[in-house]
Amino acid sequence: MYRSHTCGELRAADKGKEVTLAGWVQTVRKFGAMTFLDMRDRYGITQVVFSEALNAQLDSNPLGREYVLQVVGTVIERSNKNPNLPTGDIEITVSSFTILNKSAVPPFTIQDDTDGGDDLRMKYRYLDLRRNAVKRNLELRYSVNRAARNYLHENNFMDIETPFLIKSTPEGARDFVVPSRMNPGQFYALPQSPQTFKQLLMVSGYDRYYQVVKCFRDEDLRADRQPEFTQIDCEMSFVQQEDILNMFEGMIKHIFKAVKGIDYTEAVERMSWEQAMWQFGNDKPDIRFGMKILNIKSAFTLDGKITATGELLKGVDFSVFNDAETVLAIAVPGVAEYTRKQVDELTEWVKRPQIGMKGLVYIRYNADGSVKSSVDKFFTEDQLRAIVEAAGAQKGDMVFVLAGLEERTRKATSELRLEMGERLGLRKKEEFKLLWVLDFPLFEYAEEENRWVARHHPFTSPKPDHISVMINNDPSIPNAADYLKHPYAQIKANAYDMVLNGNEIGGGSIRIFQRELQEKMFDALGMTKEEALHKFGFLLGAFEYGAPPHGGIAFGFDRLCAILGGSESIRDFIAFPKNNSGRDVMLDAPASINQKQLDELAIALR
RNA sequence: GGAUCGGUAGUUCAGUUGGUUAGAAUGCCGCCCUGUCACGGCGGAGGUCGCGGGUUCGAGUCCCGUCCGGUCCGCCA
Repeated sequence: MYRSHTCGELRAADKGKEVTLAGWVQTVRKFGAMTFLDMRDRYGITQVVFSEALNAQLDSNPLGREYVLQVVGTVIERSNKNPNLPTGDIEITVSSFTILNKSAVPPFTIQDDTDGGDDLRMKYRYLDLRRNAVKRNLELRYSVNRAARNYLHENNFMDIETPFLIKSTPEGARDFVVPSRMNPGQFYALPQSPQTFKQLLMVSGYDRYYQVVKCFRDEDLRADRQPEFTQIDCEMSFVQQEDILNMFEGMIKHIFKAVKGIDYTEAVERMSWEQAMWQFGNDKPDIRFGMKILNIKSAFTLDGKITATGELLKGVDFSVFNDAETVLAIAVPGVAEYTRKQVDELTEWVKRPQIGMKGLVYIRYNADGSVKSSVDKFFTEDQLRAIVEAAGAQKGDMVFVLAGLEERTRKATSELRLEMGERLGLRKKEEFKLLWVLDFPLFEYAEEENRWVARHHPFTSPKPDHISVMINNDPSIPNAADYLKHPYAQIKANAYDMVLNGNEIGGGSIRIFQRELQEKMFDALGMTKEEALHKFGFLLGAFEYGAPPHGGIAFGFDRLCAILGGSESIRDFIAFPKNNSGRDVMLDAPASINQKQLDELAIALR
């Protein structure tokens, strides 16, 4: 027996017990003739005390940090208790000890506030994982996983595994590919999601499926994006959008309760995609705070209508606004007193290449009700006041105005809004606000290829009212400049995203389940009949044998964990993550393979 | 593919206008210490300033290139 108890469980009530503990040496504090030592394992830290009698043995067997140690001793109540430690009321007086294994001096300290940088911690991830901070994240991940599985199980969902070696069907993200030795010159692809398999499972009658499953995408990384990541992938039959929204609103609330103890009782807010773009400039708005965007002048359409009339610019002769495709404003609360320096700094901020604005117009709505702006030359005070009021500003607020090309300006305004929300402390980590974004466009126009691409994926169904628009219109785009006027641009999808604090945590759709409509979809995406059959013949075939109406959703598990854990980076919640360039710095992967392997795979390198 | 920040002791960082022997903290090693728990005290070791080239009397510092890492845009749901 290596241990009778863990290093986290002994309390004052265990006083007098003979115990055996095993764990790692956290710190050694030699204090004259006696030595205190903190022993650590997954469950906690317990102090053990070596009395003078053991000094000779300690001298011949010196203990260092991270040594693996076994001690036998008696639990006693401490004379000096440590209130910072759950086991702080007791300690173990050691009668004998065994060094189970030595340790080299670790390259960084195994503590909550480690001195190790990210790179080093990743290289020695197995040491990093010993740290409490990382351990807590993995524990949180496991509890989210458990909560999701429990909920889904209670609701009759069945976990079914789907294959990882599948066929590449380039559409959307790049595939990771795996060469096949037995089929020279041919490649499997790793799934970007189990999409088609879960749909086939619906055809097979497994009407509630789920999987906590790895997905793979060969695209560039970010703090919240890894090449392999985990989804909670779900699909249901005989459902409409409302059924899915209710079921998974339930799941996320269950997770909140189980993981964070939060009773999220109110209904999750809902917003159309157009409204999100219109008011927040973003399809995943953070609704923990206001600062809604005022469209002073815009080519953006809301439900097919241009709603910003440009009324606020009537009679204004300011070329920056007059020549701009879009003029957008936000009222930032309580910053009318910003100094010139602060405003200049913000101006530089929006001029950064990543934001790409030419400048920033400000209008101060001073506490005394007066209005002062950087464009006083071009506006009367009444004109400015009209803008300020339309933007919803109160006295003491400052209105910022951005102008330029539609897409860039909307994006920049959204970024500025988020940045100001951040600076003003309106994005609190422990406040959670969910949102359903609905009614996405079914198609997006791909400029480079002059064709439609599926905004979500090609299995998403149009809104029932829009099916006829899709079937009765030719997808070809004769005039690229006017693509917005094409009937396809107005088709809305039966698709939905769940947004948490400005992050997309899940997305899904009601699927197409009839062969004819699915074929029309492939046609709309510019696929020939032959291509469609070659890539997705199995699915089209399946739809001929009684495919039920179905739909589903997939949650980004890593990202959800990161947000619940209050972190920006999903790497902290993955045991063995990849770095920024998709490398595993611990394994030093990817790596070359030898010539024999290449030959077997019939691959020649350039 | 692009932008941007960084790379100095085992580690995290400082290093002024280009100027003598490159510092601090922590970790490590040694000695002292019977109630510590961020123990304390004294002493010590530890550096190819990422790499290559250039400017200069002189480069950690300036310039060019390159490699590595972080963040972002493009890309990606």
